[in-house]
Amino acid sequence: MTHMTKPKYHHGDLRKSLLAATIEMINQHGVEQITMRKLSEWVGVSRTAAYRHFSDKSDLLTATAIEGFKQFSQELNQARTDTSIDSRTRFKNMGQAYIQFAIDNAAYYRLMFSDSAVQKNEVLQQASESAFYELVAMLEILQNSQLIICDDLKMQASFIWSLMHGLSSLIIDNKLHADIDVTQLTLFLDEKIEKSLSE
Amino acid sequence: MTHMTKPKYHHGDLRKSLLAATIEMINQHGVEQITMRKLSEWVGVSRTAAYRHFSDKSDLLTATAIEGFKQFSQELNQARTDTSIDSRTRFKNMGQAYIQFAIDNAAYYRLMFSDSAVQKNEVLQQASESAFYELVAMLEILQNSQLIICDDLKMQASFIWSLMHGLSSLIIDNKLHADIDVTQLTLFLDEKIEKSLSE
DNA sequence: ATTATAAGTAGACTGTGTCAACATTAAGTG
DNA sequence: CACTTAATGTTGACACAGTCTACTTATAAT
Repeated sequence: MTHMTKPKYHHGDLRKSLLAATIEMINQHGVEQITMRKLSEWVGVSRTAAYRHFSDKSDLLTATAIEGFKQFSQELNQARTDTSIDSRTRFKNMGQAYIQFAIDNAAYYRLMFSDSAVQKNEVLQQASESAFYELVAMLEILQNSQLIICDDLKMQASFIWSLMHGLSSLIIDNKLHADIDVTQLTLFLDEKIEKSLSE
Repeated sequence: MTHMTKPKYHHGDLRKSLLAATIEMINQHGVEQITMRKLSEWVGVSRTAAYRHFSDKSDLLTATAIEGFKQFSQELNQARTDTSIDSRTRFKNMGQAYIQFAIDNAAYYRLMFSDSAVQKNEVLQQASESAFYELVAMLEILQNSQLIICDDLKMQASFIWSLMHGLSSLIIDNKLHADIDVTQLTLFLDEKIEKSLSE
């Protein structure tokens, strides 16, 4: 007789599975296609099982957004801390990583930066700020190596953050002018940032 | 006997009323609170009446977004074409008008720039681009007065557009670092733009 | 005046979030 | 280890939403 893992009453780690399924489904079909029932079915559990782990749908989405910021921070961190590369290049790579993450995870990225789909949440706030701090940390490195000079790092970081978030959002939401070549624009913005840092 | 306008079977201009109600409700409670049924009730009409004017909910939201870009363009245009003011100041005022619109109409602004709540639509694309062209036109004015020099206006405009959209989005979605003072940041960005134009 | 068409209504169906009551299992305690 | 308890999962039920169909009423066109 073949060995069949009989369906267990308890799932094992339903919370984690639900988060994974949400990310999968969100990137595949967008956040508005997500339903608690489809999610449960996907994971192989009854329609209300999720409510043992999340108080409601928006709680689940909030947790997903937090998870998103963790992954996002990690990508940025990876680009920032690859010491085999000089720091100026790492900085550029961070920009590249930012855009790439947004493009590869458009719906996910939207959820992370949305305010309406998600609950006010201290942890989310922190997760978002820790992504931001990756940028601040990078600027600190550049400043310590005297590659840039600026008196207010957070301000400078907010400038770059705004620019990156704006660009990414316009790209994934298809709001750039049709004539604009994205690659070219990215290079153009790189220059702008470069210049804004060198004085 | 008091003059009472008896409820007419035909509404008059239901399409326009529905759009107005949508804008009202969206700004009051956010786009996810919008339902066809509440909207109909608000306007005083039966629950399926809207379907004589919009093929479905997403069609209504698309039309609302288009209306939003019209209003938005108009605000920008107004700032741009007030000839009692020198052009450099008008340029700054446009920036101010941009942010202000986003803040005053947060949910509306989100809908306009969202891609998922809305249908692929040529008219929407045009409406969005005509807002963008307000900025391009402003840059043209500055260039013609030799107040700025740049070889690719659309590129330059896309830079500013990204920055403004990023900033606005971060503000209304509450994703700026807590320490950051918005007014101060706005001024900081103004300087950055200024500098990026003067060479 | 008659007819065709646009605009609005009511009923019904499917899908959805989520509560309450119940079932099963794992964890903790003597 | 037996027993209790808390954690986890299930089913049924309800209210609300989008929207199709068939029907009604008013307006426009001939």
